[in-house]
Amino acid sequence: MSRSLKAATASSPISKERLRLWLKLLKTSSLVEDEIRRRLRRDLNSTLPRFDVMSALARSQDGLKMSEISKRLRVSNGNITGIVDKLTEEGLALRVAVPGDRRASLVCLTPKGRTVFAQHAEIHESWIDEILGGLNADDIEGMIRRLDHLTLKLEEKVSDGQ
Amino acid sequence: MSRSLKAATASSPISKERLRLWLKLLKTSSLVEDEIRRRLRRDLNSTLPRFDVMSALARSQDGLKMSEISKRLRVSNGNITGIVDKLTEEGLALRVAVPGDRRASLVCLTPKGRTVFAQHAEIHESWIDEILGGLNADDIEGMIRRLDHLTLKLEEKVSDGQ
DNA sequence: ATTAAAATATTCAAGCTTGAAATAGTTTCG
DNA sequence: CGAAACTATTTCAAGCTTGAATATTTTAAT
Repeated sequence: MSRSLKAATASSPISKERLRLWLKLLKTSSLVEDEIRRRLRRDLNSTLPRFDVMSALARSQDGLKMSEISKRLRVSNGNITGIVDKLTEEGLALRVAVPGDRRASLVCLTPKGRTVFAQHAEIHESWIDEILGGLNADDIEGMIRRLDHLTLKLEEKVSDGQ
Repeated sequence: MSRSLKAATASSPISKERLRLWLKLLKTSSLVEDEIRRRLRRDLNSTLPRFDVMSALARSQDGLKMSEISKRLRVSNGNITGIVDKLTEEGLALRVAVPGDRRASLVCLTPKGRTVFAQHAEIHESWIDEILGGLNADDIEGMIRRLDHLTLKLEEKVSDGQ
């Protein structure tokens, strides 16, 4: 209740079209995302956030600080704490002390964690391949170009480092 | 742990491209969605699921059964129960008994609910207009065409009534 | 050096989400 | 009729998510 709430001006035709685009974008994305979440749960006994954290860790050579993970995934710090706790309990990740800084720790995948993620990543890619299987190279290229354009515009608005 | 887990075959170049498309689609969508959630909370003291439920109710003349809401929004029944409970507590919605069927009830917006949603919807549209403001009519039309194409392919895969 | 400010991570309450199980009502059909 | 199947909804445990509050450590300013 703290902001200006500038009055919404009468909606123009282009405004309606932008809204229509957003609703379609959201629907499409949710359709895929929900299916991936379902499969992660049913087939791999995992979840999307866990997959995302492991994916970030797998890409890094020397581990990531908690805050680096949360920045990359654009989620809160407290969120990452819980997920890394779980991964650690299961022997998939661990926290390593940082020599110069007693506040922080580097989170790494264990060898087991790397093995498990490699399997999951391969299966995940095959799912996407199946789900988006109706699209040929031109479809894909066209979509990617549009999305890059949109994201560029977006990142000017929504401040987003990286 | 119940499914076949057919081995993921060696990933082809087009498979990698599909994955790249999916990651971009997810990122773009999340960027907008997160911003909308933030604004709903900060400026309107509300949430996206509440907005979605009210939106569905506002579009219906005579109210919707719980199961109709959950089918339209593609979320679980139990989920809708909680959200409608909250809306009801706040005097924005109410459950009306269905004459012929004592199991079901029709959920409707109260007059107050309609007023509040009308305001929120207008502000929501102005947000989208602002966030997607960098896109002109051609950009929008191009994206929408691509998304329609993708969604069509998708709905063949992911069973999705409606 | 002392203090203030910034950075790092955790804890917590509130809410969303799911799928499974439980309740209760309705329909089918033998 | 009465059992079985089906439908509508709610309850619940487990997990995700946020933002605020807290604790601890480090850095910067005087």
